[in-house]
Amino acid sequence: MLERIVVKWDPPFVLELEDKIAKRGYFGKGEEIILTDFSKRLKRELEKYFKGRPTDFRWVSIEYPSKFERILKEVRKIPFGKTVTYGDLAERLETSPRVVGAALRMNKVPVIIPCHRVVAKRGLGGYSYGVEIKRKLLSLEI
DNA sequence: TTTTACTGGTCTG
DNA sequence: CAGACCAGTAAAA
Repeated sequence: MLERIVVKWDPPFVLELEDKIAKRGYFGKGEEIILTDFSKRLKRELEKYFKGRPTDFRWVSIEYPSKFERILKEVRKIPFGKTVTYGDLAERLETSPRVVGAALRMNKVPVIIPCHRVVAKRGLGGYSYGVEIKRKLLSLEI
């Protein structure tokens, strides 16, 4: 059974889960469907996050895209308020910056996998959901 | 300062 | 299958 958490923000953040696994997230409208204590807890954490309080989502299990799991797991280690460059991650994982970008593009659960904390060496870098949202998420974490 | 090569996937025809 | 398209960067031109 699908559950959907909606957190008030501008734009609203929507996260869908199934059996305690985060499957998809996006920014926009959505009807809220919450059933389990697990998703209630997760919603409270998300509300805390969007108020700008330091929060950690490493306890949440995620359905990763087929490839790139290795890269996305590394991204999850980036703490609240800190940023890393595509190049740094590429070096650490022995791949190329383009590939890191490709991996982040496949991220289905923004915020839970904090891909907005990965920036270009000079400048902000891209963001699937729009760079304005990336900027806003980063400004939350100052 | 602009162009090129490198990279490893996904998406489309 | 082949070719186009990327959330980047260093090095050559």
